[in-house]
Amino acid sequence: MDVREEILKAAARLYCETGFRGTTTRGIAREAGVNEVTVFRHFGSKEALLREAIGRQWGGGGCGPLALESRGDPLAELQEWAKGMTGGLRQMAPLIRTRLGEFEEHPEIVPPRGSPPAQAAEMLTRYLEELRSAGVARADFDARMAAAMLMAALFADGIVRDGLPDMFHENIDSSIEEYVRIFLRGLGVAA
Amino acid sequence: MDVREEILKAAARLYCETGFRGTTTRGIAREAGVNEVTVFRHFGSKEALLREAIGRQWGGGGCGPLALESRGDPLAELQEWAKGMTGGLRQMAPLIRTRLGEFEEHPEIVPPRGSPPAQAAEMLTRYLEELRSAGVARADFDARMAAAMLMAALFADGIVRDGLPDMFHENIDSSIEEYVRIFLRGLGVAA
DNA sequence: CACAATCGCAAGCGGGTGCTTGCACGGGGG
DNA sequence: CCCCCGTGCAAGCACCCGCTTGCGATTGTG
Repeated sequence: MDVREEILKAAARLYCETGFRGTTTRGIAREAGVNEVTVFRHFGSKEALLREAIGRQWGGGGCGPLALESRGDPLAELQEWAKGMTGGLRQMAPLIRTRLGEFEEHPEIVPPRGSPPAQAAEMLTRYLEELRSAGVARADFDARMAAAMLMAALFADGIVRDGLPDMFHENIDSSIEEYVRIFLRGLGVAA
Repeated sequence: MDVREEILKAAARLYCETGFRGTTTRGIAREAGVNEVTVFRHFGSKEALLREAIGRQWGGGGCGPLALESRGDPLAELQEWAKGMTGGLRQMAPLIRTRLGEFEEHPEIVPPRGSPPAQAAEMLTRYLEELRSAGVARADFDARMAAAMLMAALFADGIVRDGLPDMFHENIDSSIEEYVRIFLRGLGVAA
């Protein structure tokens, strides 16, 4: 495979495990099966390499196939959507956790706008507004706040669960279903 | 003030900003206004120092005064409780974010059991069970999952908000109130 | 006063870090 | 055939890391 690609993959992998400081150009080279000099010849500096390696799979690993369109059963379709979302989050959890601990120190690595969770929250907001204008949900809630609430719950479950296991029920799918059930009831959607 | 205390405070401060690898014994000494040798004379090693410095304020900064007892208005008292919880979380946010990014690499720094969020979730679980047995809430929800949901929403809002600002409504208190309102409605508590 | 404890200062040790330089090798295209 | 481009290899530079040692100054206590 392409040498450049191999270096990028190794860099992203190591960054998830050990963060910016812990990721070594020597380590990246070893992991990619490449001489350290080659790394610098391709990317110039460690920072430029990590910016490209992380930026690409920060934008790419989002909620691509997660469409959200009313098909009659809000509970079922939102539960399915939430499970997909949580699955995607859990897949990116190590990267997100590491980024979360370093975004103050290295804000330049990733574009702050339009991150996948924010896009998903926006999509969810529109969906909730559709539910409301269709008369399925009650009228007196803030769609953006409500969307943020469900997103926050899914986000924390997907990201924090590994670190605080005694806070969550061990069955992930059941938990997600219950979250969505409570959430939709809270918006006045009959269950 | 006590030299030992000054070193511990400096170590905790630096750890929040730069993590385990980024925190330097030279930096701690400079920040504490102390010679680097003194740091080692007091704590022996960097790891022992950080373990003590972080362990203490990991257990200490929790939800101490946050009692939760039914006084008639579940919405108001749970909103107040949630605001206090979020405030405490936001105060510890840098530490929590850093810990979250490193708990796989340095699990020894902090006792994994009985963390403040887990204690709060337990307290909330009991409160919800009281609401249910008092007939205020409906009967068909899992109290532990429900508690985890609200805790997760508060947790993510308090911890992630700074890193994903476009996902949340800018008014924190209004957001928390709306979260709790939706949540209690979801449990069948009349609002 | 004598003693012990605590601290600062200067220096250093072995090792790791990002990054550079010089040179040799191999294979593909003119 | 030759040349050039991408790569490997060995070495090194200046710096930072955790941690240690030796010694002198200060301070409080018997």
